[in-house]
Amino acid sequence: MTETRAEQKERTRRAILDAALDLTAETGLATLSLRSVAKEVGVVPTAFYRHFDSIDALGLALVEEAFVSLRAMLSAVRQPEAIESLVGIVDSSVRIVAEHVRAQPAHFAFLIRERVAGTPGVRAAIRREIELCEHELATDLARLPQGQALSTPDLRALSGLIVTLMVSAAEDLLAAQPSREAAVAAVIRTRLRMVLIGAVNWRSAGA
Amino acid sequence: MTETRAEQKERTRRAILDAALDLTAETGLATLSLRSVAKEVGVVPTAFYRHFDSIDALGLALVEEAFVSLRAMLSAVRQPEAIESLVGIVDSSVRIVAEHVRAQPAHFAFLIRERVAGTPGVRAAIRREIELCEHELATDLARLPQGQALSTPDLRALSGLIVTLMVSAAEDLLAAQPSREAAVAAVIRTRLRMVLIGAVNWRSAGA
DNA sequence: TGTACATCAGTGAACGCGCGTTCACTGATGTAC
DNA sequence: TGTACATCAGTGAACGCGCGTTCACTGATGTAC
Repeated sequence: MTETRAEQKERTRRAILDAALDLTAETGLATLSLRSVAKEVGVVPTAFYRHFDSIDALGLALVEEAFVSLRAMLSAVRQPEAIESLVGIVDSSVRIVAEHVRAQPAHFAFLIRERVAGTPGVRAAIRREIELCEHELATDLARLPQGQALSTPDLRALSGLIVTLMVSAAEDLLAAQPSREAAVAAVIRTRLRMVLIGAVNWRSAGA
Repeated sequence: MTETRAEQKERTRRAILDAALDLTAETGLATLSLRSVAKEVGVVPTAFYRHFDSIDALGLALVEEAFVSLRAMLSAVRQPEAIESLVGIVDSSVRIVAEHVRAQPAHFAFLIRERVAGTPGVRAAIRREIELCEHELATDLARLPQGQALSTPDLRALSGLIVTLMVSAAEDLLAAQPSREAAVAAVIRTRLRMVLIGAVNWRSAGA
């Protein structure tokens, strides 16, 4: 055993975070108890306080971890190489979302659930992050040739619509059995294409 | 006092349902406790059992009550008189949704929250009901002249998209300050119009 | 390398609290005559 | 209308349980010399 004390401590911290994410998947962050986490990890309840100040602090740590996965996905979707044609954008975006959701299902399930079920603080943090996604998407859309025809409020309406659609897409992918995943992805692509066809045929008032 | 015993009992039952809906708004059905409901109503905890078998039975009763509001809204949206032109459909639908959400905010907030945060049974019941909405919408769309051009799977994709959009619309309306409600409704109308423009310009494969 | 001391992750007992549920009860309302 | 009895919504005491948090502790790991 060459593990240092610091490494051992970090391992327990990780085990606490993983156990919490696991337990949270069943009934939500609101019903997560310190004692159930400790039991799952295999330590005595009081050991928890060596790693987190309170159960709320653990919740915030989970939020931050989930955000890392969310930002990684967003950044992958925004890679410029993906933006060639509208059809290309749709296909690559849906593929990337599906891949990230499959890679970190617990993180995305956590965000989707706690966005509506979390404490006010957690809810607000997740909504802020999703709004950030909408804003960045609006910026990207404004740069596209097709985006020029849309007024700023219409661009915001569109980016909000697309983000809503992708959140529900993540939800559908999480709920789908593995064998149905391709079919679910196809439905999502259809929806996203319909929205984009609506957007390119859109005439903003006064434009 | 001319109130019969049965009327008095019904009053308490209503008070329990109202208190539960109220308390649930803050932290969700999962953390609702029998004792907090009894305290809010002003009866002793054990009196609860004169009205419901368990706290789960109360949860199901709340789900059923919220469904009544949801079905009333859906039925209002589907009134044939509203279906004249596409723009007319959008405007009247958004207006009707806004009115119903404003009339029963607690019911719609409950459904939106418990759809993802509820126990598996509650979640499944709400998802089933929303799927029913999607199915009925798909039927309505198929009857429209513009609906003829879409294949059955594409019609389903579209109706799911519209329902998702309207659920998020209800969410936005609930979160909006009263003074911002008209602006939020305008954004929703834009989104719904974009989707419908996308749908009427859609060419189903093989169609 | 060996020793003496410091650090600190994890332990275990204890606390007060709110929980759901049980049970025997009370007393106002309702009913049969 | 008056009386005797039945019903049953709500009471109050009690239970065992899991909760978050406190505190003094143990003993392995780490460090200074």
